[in-house]
Amino acid sequence: MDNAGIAGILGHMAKLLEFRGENPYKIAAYEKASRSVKAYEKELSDIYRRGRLPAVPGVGKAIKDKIEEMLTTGTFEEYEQILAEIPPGIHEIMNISGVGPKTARSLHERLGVESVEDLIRAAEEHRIRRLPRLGPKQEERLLRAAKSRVESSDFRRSSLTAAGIIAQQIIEELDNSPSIQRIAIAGSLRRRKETVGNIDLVALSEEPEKAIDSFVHLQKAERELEGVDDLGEYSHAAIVYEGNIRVDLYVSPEARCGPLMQYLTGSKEHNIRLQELARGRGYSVSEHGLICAGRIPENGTAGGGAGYLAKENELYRVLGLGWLPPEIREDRGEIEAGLNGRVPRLIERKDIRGDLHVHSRWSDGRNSIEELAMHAMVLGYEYIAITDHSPSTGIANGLSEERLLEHIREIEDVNERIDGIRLLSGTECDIRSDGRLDYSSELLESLDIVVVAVHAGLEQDREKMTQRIVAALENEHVDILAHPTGRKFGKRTGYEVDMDKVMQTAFDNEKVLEINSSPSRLDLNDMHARMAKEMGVKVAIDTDTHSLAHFENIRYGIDVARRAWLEPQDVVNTLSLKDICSILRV
DNA sequence: GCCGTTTTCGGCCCGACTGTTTTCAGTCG
Repeated sequence: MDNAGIAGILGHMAKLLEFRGENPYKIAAYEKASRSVKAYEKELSDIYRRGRLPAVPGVGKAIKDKIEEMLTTGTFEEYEQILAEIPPGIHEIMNISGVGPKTARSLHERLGVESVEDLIRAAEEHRIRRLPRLGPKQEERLLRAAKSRVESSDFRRSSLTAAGIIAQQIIEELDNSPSIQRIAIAGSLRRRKETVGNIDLVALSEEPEKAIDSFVHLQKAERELEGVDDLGEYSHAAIVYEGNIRVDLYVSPEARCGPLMQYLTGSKEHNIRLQELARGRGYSVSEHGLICAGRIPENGTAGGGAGYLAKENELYRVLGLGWLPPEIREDRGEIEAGLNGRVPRLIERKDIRGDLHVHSRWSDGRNSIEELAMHAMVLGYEYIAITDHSPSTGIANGLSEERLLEHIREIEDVNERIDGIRLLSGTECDIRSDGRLDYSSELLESLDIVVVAVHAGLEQDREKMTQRIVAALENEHVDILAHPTGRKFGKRTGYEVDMDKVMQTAFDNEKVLEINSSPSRLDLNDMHARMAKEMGVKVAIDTDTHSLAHFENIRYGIDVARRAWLEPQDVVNTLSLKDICSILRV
């Protein structure tokens, strides 16, 4: 169990204690311990394996014992007891944005609400507005939040990150199977969609039965799904894998894997357009390949029968489309672009030259500025911006004006000591509820880069929120708007905001919008990022790093950018140090 | 439950924002 896992349980414990109305200082102690473990620079499990747990601030005798218990058993007794006492639906209710432990408790005690469905009923019957401190406005808000919660849980989709990790596990295990020559990811995971409903895999094998057998007996396969639709002569099986995710495996002989990969990669909309195009040219295209009245298409490679193409790219080439990267196969104009030879040269990891949103230990990051610099240098970056929090984000140890000045001095100091990378002094400055910023203009001017973001007051109405963000973007010192919609997976859909207006303001004032690469955010999303490109607004792909490992999240931001058709010139952190300094005027 | 140059008990404790209030409780990052 890693620090994040321990911190997660401690934090949940605090919530449960609060629900039960325990001593507030005890609750605060668990919260503090949770934050402290999360921010601790070394993995506690590593240290514990070698001996004793170190002294962690805010962790005393009692919680230390519980951490040891967690490291041994994965949980602790008191937590399990309290979990068992509280109805399971309560946890979900507390996850609804705007409902904390106190509200959940009041709903439970006074109205008998034990599930999200109960909550919806209570709201519809106007019983919630009669509770203390909850009026009609809150009731309406809770109803909306609860309903969106139910809708999103109908199709329990996995995050791209989780699905990617599982797919990798399965591939590694199946690679050892002698009956399988190669195995590849298809479906929405290959298109790098932000959530996926299932994982589609294609295995290359001349012994399909054996391949399927290895698949359904994977170590973490929970059960095989019966009665799944088959796909012509391709062998196919579906399983439920650990973590309740469906995985499909299709087996193909080498000669036909191209069309199968193409078909299974989709999207469905893309395939429909592709079929239309093929029909217009006298072909038909399906999972069996490109067929022209039973004969092999021109330039095609003959496979196991009439008209089979072994390779996916040949299929696209024969149709006159060139190569279409999987990320853009959504029927959002890629067919036309292919026909006109205007397929974008999508951004790649190697194009990224720096990261403009990084937190250090000065606020809520885990590492020192120097550690961040050294690590970024190893990644081959030319620059990173150190953007710690401003005072409004007090819980994240936001920097007072005095501390920000010291912060700037330390950055200068590290810049002088270390060659090979340039640190930009910055801030992730809060946009207050009225649109004013957390620091004075003089102070903002003394920074190399100003990233602004909304962290509190997320429930403002659309007009107010839009005005708030617009005001910030009109500030001459601001450079980048971070996580522009504020969404968090599994938590909230993002605040109400007029994106058209935000983007227009960004364009008019030459401001940059962020694609936040954190797997829990991915904000801007692909549609918004595409909209930015079309409106001529530049984008920064940043990681919002809070510990060294987070730098790697850049790949998820790049996935979003590629799905949005972004090319290197659309993204500011592909610029060289010299050019980025020139647009930042530093 | 944590902590201690006031050290084994008694104080501790983020600040902004909102909706509900008429001075504040609850939520959030």
